[in-house]
Amino acid sequence: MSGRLTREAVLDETLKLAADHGFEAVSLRAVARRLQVTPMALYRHVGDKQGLLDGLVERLLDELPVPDTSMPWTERLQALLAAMRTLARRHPDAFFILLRRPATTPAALRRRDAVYSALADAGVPSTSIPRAERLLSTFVLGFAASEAGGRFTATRRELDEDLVIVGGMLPSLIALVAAAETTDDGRVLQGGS
Amino acid sequence: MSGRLTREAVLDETLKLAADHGFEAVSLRAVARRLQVTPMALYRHVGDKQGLLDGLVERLLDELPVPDTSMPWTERLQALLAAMRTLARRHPDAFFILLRRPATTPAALRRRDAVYSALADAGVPSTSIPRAERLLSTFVLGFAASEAGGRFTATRRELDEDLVIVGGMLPSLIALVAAAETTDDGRVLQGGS
DNA sequence: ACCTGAACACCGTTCAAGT
DNA sequence: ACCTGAACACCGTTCAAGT
Repeated sequence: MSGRLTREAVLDETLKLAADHGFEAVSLRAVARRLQVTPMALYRHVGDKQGLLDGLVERLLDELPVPDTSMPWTERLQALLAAMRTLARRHPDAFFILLRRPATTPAALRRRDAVYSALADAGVPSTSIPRAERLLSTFVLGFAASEAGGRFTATRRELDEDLVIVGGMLPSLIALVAAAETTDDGRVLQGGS
Repeated sequence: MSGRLTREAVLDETLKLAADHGFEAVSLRAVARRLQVTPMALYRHVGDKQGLLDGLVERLLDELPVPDTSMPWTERLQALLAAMRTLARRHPDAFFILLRRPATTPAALRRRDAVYSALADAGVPSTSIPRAERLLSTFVLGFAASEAGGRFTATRRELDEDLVIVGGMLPSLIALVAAAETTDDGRVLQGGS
């Protein structure tokens, strides 16, 4: 509010702007206007436009509950999935940024580690865990982005059911990935067609 | 080139611009400049900015080979997957648009129908086909967008292997979706956590 | 019907300058 | 170290006018 500008203050105001007028209204100039500061003042604190968006997404991920490790692994994964979907509804465009950036920020890593530990508890061999997480997060991000972006023509009820079905399939899916991995002898087929 | 402006000429030039300077260089003004025309002249032919992008994506989808129905269904699905991935490499940003728009254009519908018929040949009951296609395309678009957008930290080789594994899992996956559907008695669980 | 000209209300970013 | 002012090179879109 008063005194010196900080990275925190910039991201707080960015979050408010996104909540008020949506993600697409986020611009360096608009944030600067709300802070009563010149656009160039922001560069020192968040870098450039991409830095501002990264900071915003990091804040949103921080709001996601990370399920307690005392819960069964299936419930933990389903809780993470539900949390992502809630986020997708409130901030649809956040997922398009997540699809463009590797999980390197603290909040993203915490979330990924939660998936890793759930997969370990599910009995996935450690060598298969990164692959299983990659395939899982690809589906989850793709689903959230599709729903938020308006790609699906199905009803909300059908989409809810999609996730219930996928949730129920999780143990089988994970077993399939683990099995494929151990079967694989190192030769990689090229999808030549 | 000469004579009157047409929708085709506008999209041709847009495609060239995207090929030369990338998707993010596509703007109404830039396309108009190349056509030696005022920006406003484009509105009559492609609508607004979103219309221009939709037209561009439609053109790109049209380039994708649609596998012959004489091939086994597994190969057809894998061919579609490989084609999408090739597109992802040449035009990474196209997928972020596909994630935002329902498949309503002719080229998109042709591609979706190819998946439908492959799933039918796979023995998926007709009531389950839309769901199976939805889940499959969610994964495929999510994977292509993740790879193109730079989300993955895995090597190209590991990602190739991911798709080989998923390709090999297809029959089991499809069986799982079909089974879940018939088991379901209509009650939808809410992921309440 | 189809295209132009001028204008409006924005963008991100650089660079030199102030304190 | 931190912020400002002015400028550069862009955007999408509307509206009235020309042919």
